[in-house]
Amino acid sequence: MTRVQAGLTREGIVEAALHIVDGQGLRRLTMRRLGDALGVEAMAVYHHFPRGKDQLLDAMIEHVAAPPRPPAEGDWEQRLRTWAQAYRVKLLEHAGALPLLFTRPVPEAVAFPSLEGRLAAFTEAGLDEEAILDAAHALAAYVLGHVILEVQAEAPGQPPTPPPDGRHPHLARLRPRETARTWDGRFTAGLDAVLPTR
Amino acid sequence: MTRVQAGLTREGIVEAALHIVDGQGLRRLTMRRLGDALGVEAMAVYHHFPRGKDQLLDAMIEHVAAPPRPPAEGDWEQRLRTWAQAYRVKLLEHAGALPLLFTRPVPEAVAFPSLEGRLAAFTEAGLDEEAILDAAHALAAYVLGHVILEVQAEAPGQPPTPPPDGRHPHLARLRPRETARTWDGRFTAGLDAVLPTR
DNA sequence: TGATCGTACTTTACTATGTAAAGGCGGTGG
DNA sequence: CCACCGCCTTTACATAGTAAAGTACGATCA
Repeated sequence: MTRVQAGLTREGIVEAALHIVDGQGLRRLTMRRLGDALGVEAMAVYHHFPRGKDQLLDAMIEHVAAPPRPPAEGDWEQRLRTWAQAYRVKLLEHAGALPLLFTRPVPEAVAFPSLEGRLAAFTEAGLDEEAILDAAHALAAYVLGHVILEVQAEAPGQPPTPPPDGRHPHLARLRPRETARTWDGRFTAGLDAVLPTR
Repeated sequence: MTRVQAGLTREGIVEAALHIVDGQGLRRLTMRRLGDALGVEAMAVYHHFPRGKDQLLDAMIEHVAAPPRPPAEGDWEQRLRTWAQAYRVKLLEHAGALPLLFTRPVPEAVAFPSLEGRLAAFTEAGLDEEAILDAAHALAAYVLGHVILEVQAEAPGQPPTPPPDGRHPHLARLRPRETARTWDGRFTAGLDAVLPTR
């Protein structure tokens, strides 16, 4: 039996793991399944992630939720809008892995380059120091929260709800418009509110 | 052996489960541990949640993430601020259960009374129909996203990061102010941005 | 060339977990 | 007194993470 070096790498393992999560959900990401996907025994992964599955999940969230850097071109508002849209898209690419966001923080070192760019943009907007920090926080929170709502809505398993009746007049009035609204439209409209007015 | 009726109820089971999650984390919520906490065998839970752990988790998120109803008193802005603060506090009470937010939506029927109240407030603010929906979405997203950030920051295990250096001048300048900012202060400041200007 | 050794994997084995299936026990209505 | 039902227990099994020890391959050095 010629034993071939499988040539595992941390990156390759993380990508295979994300592929499983995307296709079958976090629940079904197991060391054995991951090994199978890589053509290797489960325990082989421990050579690259000695702390086991926990460390693997750390690496996954770092890959999935690392905020991108804002573009260098454009005025501050355009750069922030582009950043927000890019981060939203990136997060949605691996929606199945996002529960990890509540479990483990993205390492600061990974977030810093992105944050620096956002702070620069808000500085250009002419805000004072406190306002810069608050605006950056509001924007990041909005993007993350939007993604929660979009993921929830896109997921299956929402039991059909009886249409809002007389006890919920506002809801009843607005419901058709609400179901017609795209997630993209909602996201952009929310950005208008969250970004400082010029 | 006198076998005593344990008198389990769905509510009691959910509360015991949340108690375990609060104290030991989602990972350590197991059917056996839950049984022990209730003075019962693991399988007893299945009588009340026939679909098993999955159904239990559904019930937990419904309990933890059901948005409160805005107060009836006060002007629209005050009601929305109070609502946002209350929801934030409620979510943080069971931060350990929040990863479930990405897995399962809060049933619409549970969210409707709260949403109705928020829509009423935004209507009072004088927005047109589309703007009402967008503002409600932005507010909800902001609260949820803020909670992600607050939970992440409050959790242990953030590896100590070298202070930002010359490559991150804005970060370096703003860092002291950032670490001094309270989460409450940040949250409130973000609300100012997200709520429509009168 | 052959001995030595570290790296990258495999084997084996153990404990924990979710849950199907079937069993038992006490109370209730006939 | 008996049959039934609601609530819980017992038993059993497939699957999970992972510790510990084993094995093969290539590089390094004598």
